[in-house]
Amino acid sequence: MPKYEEIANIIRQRIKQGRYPANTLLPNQTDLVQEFDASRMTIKKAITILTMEGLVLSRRGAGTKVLDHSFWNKSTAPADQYRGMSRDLADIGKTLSSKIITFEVTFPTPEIKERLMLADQQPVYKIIRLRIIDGVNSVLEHTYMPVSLVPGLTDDVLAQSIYTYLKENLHLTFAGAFRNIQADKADEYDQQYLDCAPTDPVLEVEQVVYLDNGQPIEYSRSRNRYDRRGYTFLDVKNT
Amino acid sequence: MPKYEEIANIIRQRIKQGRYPANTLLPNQTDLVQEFDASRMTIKKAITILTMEGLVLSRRGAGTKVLDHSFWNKSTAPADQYRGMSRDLADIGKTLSSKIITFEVTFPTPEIKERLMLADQQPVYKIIRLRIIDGVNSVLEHTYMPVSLVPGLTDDVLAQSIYTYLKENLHLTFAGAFRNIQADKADEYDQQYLDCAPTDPVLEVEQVVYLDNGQPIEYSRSRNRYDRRGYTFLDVKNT
DNA sequence: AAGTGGTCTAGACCACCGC
DNA sequence: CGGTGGTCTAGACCACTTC
Repeated sequence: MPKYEEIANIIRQRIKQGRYPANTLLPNQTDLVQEFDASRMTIKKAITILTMEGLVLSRRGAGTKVLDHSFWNKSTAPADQYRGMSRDLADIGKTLSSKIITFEVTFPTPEIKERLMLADQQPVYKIIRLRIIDGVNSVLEHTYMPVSLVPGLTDDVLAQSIYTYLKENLHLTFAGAFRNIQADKADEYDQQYLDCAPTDPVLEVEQVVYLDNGQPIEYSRSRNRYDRRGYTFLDVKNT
Repeated sequence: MPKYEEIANIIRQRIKQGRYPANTLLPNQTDLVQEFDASRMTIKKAITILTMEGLVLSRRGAGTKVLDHSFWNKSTAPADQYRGMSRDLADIGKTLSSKIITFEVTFPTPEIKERLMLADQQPVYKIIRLRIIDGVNSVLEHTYMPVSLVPGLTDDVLAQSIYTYLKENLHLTFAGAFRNIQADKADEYDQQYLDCAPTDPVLEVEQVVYLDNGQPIEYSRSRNRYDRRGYTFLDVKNT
């Protein structure tokens, strides 16, 4: 782990423990340079990480202020494809279980082939999972993954966390994801599995997840019961 | 403008012009160091910007690849509170007009007071605007802003772009925004102004926008007709 | 083994905020 | 005005991919 990440972790911990209280200033960067025996560029990089997380805010000439983020900390956990839904939910004390509706190998439609950047004739997994949060049917996930990239996928893996398997067993790392969020009417599938009325809205999160070599590994549509899941995130400017 | 931003702009332009075609490698960093007469740290910072925009992908040992992002370029423009909706839409050739439904000064509810981090007795603007995209009623915006931070707000400003006014007339700069997205049923207000049926879903984007000193300047709920607007963005890992 | 990007340094200059 | 963070450099070492 790079030095700037370690430093960021230490400072983050101090903020959460209250050693650096909200609405006070962090020690200035030259002091941090001394404490951590690092160059100022490295300290700056650590602070940039915390800035991106919404924990602090730096202003030229005025220091780096610890922000009070308690108000949005209470609400929904931010969705994060790199950790998997189960860990996100565990953070806020909720439990997740899964029910496999469909698990098969098929050939992709032209649309899915394009999104996964596949050559002809490459098979994909088609997976439909019902995600049950605290005992309530909440999300219906339609997922497509190239078979060639994900060997050895089994029911057991699907019942737990796919992403844990990708990371820990296949040692894959991710570059990022492209997402589109929209509202939709509940279709018959949603009504059947999410226990919702024909007039209930659904929040659909469509995403393509990329490996660190640029190859898409997943195309999915997650249909969320409107009263069970929202999508929460921070959009920080610049660096 | 910092040097690394200028370099990023030049490289971005070359990518868009096809001088660095998709799926080829960028010149390596030491070559770029020579061309732009900069240090490697500066070149790296420029490339990081492009990485965050999803234009390129760097891998240790393998170079920096130009990505083919044409497939999501065609879809909805990513929402960006810093430019304002009018410019986002102009990018993809759509027109925006606004109709003011409500414009008044009032005292905030406890919830809004908390989100805007206001002391007691501070008045806020309450603004409701209907946003009309290509002639179709598409978004109903409920916006609250502290009066003290936004002097001189008028009907004329509201009819155009609030954010242009904040930036160019009041010279305010922004730190970022916190957002929550969810689906909801159309309420009577939505039905009246968005011309939608009682059974139509609505996509609600709730946001708090912060100034660069950490003070919230806007709390808003944007209710989007489900068939008119989605929310699209890139989530890139790390630096 | 050669070439690539990732990290890190020690020091410098500057823009900005607040007293 | 002093103190702060933002930028930039020249060079170094290392981890990784590719051949």
